Amino acid sequence: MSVSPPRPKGPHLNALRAFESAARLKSFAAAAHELSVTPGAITQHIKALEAWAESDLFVRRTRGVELTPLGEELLPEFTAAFDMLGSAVQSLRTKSTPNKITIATLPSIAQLWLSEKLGELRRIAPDITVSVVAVETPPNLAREPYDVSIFFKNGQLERTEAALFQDRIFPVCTPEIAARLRTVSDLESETLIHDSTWAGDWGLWLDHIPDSPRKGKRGPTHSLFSVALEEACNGAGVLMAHEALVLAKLRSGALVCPFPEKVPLGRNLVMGVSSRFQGNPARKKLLDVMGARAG
Amino acid sequence: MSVSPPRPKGPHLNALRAFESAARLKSFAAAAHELSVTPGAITQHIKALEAWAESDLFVRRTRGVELTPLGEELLPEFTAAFDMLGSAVQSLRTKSTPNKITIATLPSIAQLWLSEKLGELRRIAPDITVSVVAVETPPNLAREPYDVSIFFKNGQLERTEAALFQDRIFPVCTPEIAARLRTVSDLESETLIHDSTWAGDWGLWLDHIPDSPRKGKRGPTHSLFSVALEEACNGAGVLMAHEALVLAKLRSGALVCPFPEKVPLGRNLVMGVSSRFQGNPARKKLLDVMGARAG
DNA sequence: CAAAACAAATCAGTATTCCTAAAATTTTAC
DNA sequence: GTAAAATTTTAGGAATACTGATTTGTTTTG
Repeated sequence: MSVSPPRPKGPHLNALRAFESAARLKSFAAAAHELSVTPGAITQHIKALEAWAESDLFVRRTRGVELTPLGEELLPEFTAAFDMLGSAVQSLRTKSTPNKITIATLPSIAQLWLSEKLGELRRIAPDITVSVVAVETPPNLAREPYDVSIFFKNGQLERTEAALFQDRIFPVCTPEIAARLRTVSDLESETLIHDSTWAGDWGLWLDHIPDSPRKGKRGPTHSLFSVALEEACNGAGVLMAHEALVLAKLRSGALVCPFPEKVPLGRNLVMGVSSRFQGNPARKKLLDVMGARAG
Repeated sequence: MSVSPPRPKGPHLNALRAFESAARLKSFAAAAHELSVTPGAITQHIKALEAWAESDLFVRRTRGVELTPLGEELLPEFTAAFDMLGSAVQSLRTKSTPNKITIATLPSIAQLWLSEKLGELRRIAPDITVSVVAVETPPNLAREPYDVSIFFKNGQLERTEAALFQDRIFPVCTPEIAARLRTVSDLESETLIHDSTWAGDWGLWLDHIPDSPRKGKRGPTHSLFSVALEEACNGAGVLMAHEALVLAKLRSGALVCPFPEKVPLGRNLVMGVSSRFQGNPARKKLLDVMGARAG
């Protein structure tokens, strides 16, 4: 009934994005991570949106949030819309800079596996510019501005994914240390180097060895695998390695495998390719260089 | 090749919206109007987006802008995405406050035609809250947070539109003035009241009258039709009126038509209903009250 | 049962983004 | 050659978005 409250504006786009992310992930914290902001920022966006709509979209529970029926009902529409928007942005990127490829991967993979492949790629396709972004978690390629992601993944591959390398773990050390390792039990008296990203790896490997020594976390833990690797090369102890990441060191002889047992973790190093990148002429070259086995 | 420029962010959502709007309307100025900002703001968003993409999206011509092939190619994707987003927002609004209706219309229509109907609606459906927003141009119901728009429109009606009233114009004045008007030529000695929104109305009407006096813009021009109408009621002169807007005054006898000629402008007062509002239970009541003839 | 861990809310302060206003630029129209 | 139309360019200011620290209420754990 009231006349002329000047042009009621819609809700802010960022608030809508925050809602979509939080609703899809069922968590403000996860949404915060996805959008690279703090959880407080998400809270505020959602609060603003709820105020605008004059309705609650989430039920706040202690162990996180839950969607209200209203929120539940709206989520698919918003997800579809932002998927489409993300795809449009990817399209913009691919079409405006077709020779530029951005790869998201773990820091360790970037340094220890990818850099070598990139040299190859540069030889084969010098016109392609590759940027590597080191991130801790696999990005959503439909939303974030990357063309390719390379992460370890178990389970079924999507149509846009290709397996690059089976993930197997085994101990590695310098030849000097290897010389005094006859049986697995000898590890009890050695320093075991750990990586915080794959904290359980020693346990997993030992589980596969009969008569294995009791698992105890002796030895240092590094947050960067490349540092742990460097330490191992310096003779600081025995490192539980992922095959893909130590190929170069084994080849050069800097490290050796003291035991023959290689434990497959049932997952692969997987390369995901943005759907927007499917038509890109550089795609095949990239797949070839990476040695993709499918996709 | 460079490692770790921390998480490249996508372009800002507002910039994308500015691009979509400007590209669709082929004009920065029009986009600025649609988004209720200044043209400078649009320029900046587009510039930022072009910088992000490292490509031009528009060719700047003197007489406005033109899309580059790249921009042309991308527009449909962005339009589809923002349509979907707009629709999701409408959905949020309708579902969270189903008894709240926001109507966008011209100030004059709001005051002179709508207010009466709203009284009726309040009697029939007291649970419905109606907000009226007076705007100068018809909103895009797929994007802006309105449920209903009421504007004059010529041409074909969409499926979501309904004609309410034929737009006819004719002079009106107080009975006192009418008494001294025998023929149309007598208007030459009268003050003609104009409305800036419909500046050509006197000309249009006179064109339909044989032997009409030469068109000359004698008399005051008001920017609000309601003011012009008030002036006419006060005996300030003869006003060229739109039928829908003077019904009440004619009924009360405050004004009369000195001449029988009513000129139809070939357009209607049209009510547009947001597609999101289609399932709303209040919709039918609203259509009934407004006296919709189709849709 | 207390302590630690979680997940989100709150709030003040700050950074960034967004926008405006006014003047400048550029080319077309009369 | 002056005016008009459309966009650009600034600088500065307003609005928005985000952070960091703290708080709350609960759940899990020791």
